[in-house]
Amino acid sequence: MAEQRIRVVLVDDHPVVRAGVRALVDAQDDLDVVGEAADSAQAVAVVGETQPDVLLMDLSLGDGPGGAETTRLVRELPSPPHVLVLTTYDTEADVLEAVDAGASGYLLKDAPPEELFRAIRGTARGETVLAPSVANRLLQRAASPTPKVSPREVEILRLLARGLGNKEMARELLVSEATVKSHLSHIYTKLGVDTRAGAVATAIERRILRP
Amino acid sequence: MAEQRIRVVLVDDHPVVRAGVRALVDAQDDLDVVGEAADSAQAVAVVGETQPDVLLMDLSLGDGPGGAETTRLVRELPSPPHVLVLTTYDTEADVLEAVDAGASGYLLKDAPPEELFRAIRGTARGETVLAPSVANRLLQRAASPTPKVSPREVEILRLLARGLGNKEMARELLVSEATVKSHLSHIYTKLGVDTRAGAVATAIERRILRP
DNA sequence: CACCCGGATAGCCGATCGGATGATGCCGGC
DNA sequence: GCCGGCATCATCCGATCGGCTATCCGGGTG
Repeated sequence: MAEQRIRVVLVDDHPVVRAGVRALVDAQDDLDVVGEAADSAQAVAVVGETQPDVLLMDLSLGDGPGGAETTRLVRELPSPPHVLVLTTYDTEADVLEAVDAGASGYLLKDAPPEELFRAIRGTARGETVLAPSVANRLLQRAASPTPKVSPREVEILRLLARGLGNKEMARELLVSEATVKSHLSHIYTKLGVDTRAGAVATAIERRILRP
Repeated sequence: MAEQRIRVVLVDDHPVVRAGVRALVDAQDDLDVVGEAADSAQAVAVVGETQPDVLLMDLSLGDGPGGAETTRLVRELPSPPHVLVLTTYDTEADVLEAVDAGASGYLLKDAPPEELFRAIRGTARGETVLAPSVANRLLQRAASPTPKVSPREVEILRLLARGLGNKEMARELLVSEATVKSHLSHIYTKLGVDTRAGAVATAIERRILRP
């Protein structure tokens, strides 16, 4: 044969998904699933043991560290595998976090198997592989840069979603009401809204807040 | 052998998940995957052709009708299969909608394979199978009944999430501002909040609004 | 050393919200 | 036929919000 077979490790907390990817990938002549992991710690261990070429990573891994954090950990290992994110959502925040953590590719789980195979092969060669919808999102946001909300502003948003008034937030955060209002003004500007309700909706949509 | 093998059809828009469930289920002696469908229309067609005992149903099927609606359609067929919902989320609204549509069971995708097999066998026998977390939720909500928001109130919530003021909503809905305020008051009462921001957050959490 | 940014603070003021109260019409179930 | 829920509208009023302007401080960055 022409090449070495590509060694793949799966990281996903859903047994069903692991079985599915394994069944599909193992049926390919040039691809080998050499390990599976259900959480972050297992992932690091399995990668160390099996030295795969590509790591297929789900972003939501249940309770512990998420896929992005796990990607970061794995990429810090000696001779790390390329990480191909395979997940359900293409939220801008998720994509950016994953890429920032060192992922080489981002695919969605509703991708047809053929696309998955192509992506694995590409990732193994060190290419960057993005799902079309993901690529679109990145371009969109590149044009209009994402306003980063500060940690303090996120705290405000959390209280906001709980329906607190400015006075109550001020008490909760041990600051003055004026400060809360100031933060809110900044949040409105950054999120492109001008009401509290709009801010909450946008924050949840942008995954700044979790429902 | 003792019994007829149980005929299973999979409905899921993710090829990966279908492959996974198929791999797992087909490996069981007494279970047979006799068909797959990626959307609602396919599901109805495949069920008609294959006459399965159990339908494994994902709730989110991409663009068209969702899993709940599909369940309803399938259950209206002659000699319909029992429907076992296999999905990622255990939101109260999702569970209730599915059960209301005629589902006999509700399992989460992170369930271990053994539990999935048991659930399929139970569902085939006509039993009701609920994931533990789902059962918990149902009990919780049974104690404190869910207030139903009316269609009109949902419209208000949608506009609210877009950050509109009462005056703007009134214009949008072709009613008076007083009416909007009235609706809002009812919404607050039903959702147990007293601010617009809180209403939006609660509505999204309760899946009344989609992010 | 300037400069900017995040965070905190203050006061002002018009617009808006939220609660209370009350009324009308329509529809569907008992 | 009555009652309840939904949808509509109205008025009043105090509380709150959102925009504006301006100041202060500490930590980076050039």
